[in-house]
Amino acid sequence: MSIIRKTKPVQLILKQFNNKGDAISAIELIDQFKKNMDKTTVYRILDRLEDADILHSFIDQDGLKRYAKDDKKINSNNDLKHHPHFLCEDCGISSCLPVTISIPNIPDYTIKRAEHLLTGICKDCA
Amino acid sequence: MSIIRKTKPVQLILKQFNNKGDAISAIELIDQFKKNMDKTTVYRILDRLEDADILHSFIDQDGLKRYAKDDKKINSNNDLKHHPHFLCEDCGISSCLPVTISIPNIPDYTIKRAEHLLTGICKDCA
DNA sequence: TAAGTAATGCAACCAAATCGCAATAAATTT
DNA sequence: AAATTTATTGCGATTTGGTTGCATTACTTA
Repeated sequence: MSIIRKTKPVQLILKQFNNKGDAISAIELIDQFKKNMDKTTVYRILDRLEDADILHSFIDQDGLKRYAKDDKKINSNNDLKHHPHFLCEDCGISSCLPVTISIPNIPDYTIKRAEHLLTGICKDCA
Repeated sequence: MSIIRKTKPVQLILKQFNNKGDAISAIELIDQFKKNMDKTTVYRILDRLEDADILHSFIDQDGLKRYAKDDKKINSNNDLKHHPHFLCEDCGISSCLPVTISIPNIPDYTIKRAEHLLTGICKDCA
């Protein structure tokens, strides 16, 4: 694994994830930073940050990959408990919910990863 | 809601879903039936079958929409219990798992839909 | 079997994402 | 601090999954 260089584009994107705790898609970042960097750069930075476990990603209801800061504390116990991602139908905001979901044990299947995507209305839009 | 006509393309696709209980993506069907029908036809048939609640869909780890026969019995109780979809890393097969997952109640959020995607190794590949 | 309308095929189009490659800029070494 | 190494960037071209408009075809039902 290679070191991630602290280039200007990388810093800009990292700052973005520190500011808002929500999950951000590549296109949102591309749009936001169209003055500052190329779209390929955005994609590649996100890839690297995910590789380095600084971000984690999930696929939202539209099939778009969304990234968020990896808080780490969630995957700590090796038990199959995971936190769901939430996507508001109304305002489109998405976030990591601070609850855990347990998966029943399923015979004959080895579960390595789990993604839970909840869709509905967030508190601000209710 | 309009009636779905039993055209040859529709029958071919329906047979496919009856044969394998797995979740199939549009590209798989397009490839399989490239001699028999146009890709737009595949997309439109899938749309219609989903509208008619004959199929249901979810987005897989690659952002691809996958369709499966709607067994109906699962969503019956209006309670927030859902069944997860499983995707095998090895053979790529995907299926609906016959277990239910409960979602803890989350204050201030109205959950309308939930998608659970489990990734791992299926029994045949173990 | 004729009329009405749903469904198909085709070509053009679109958006998200990827690739190759030359140019640039961090980090390291001397 | 300059030189070297190597990660990173920008740009253009390309790929891929999916959509749209429209003329044509083929179910259905009366």
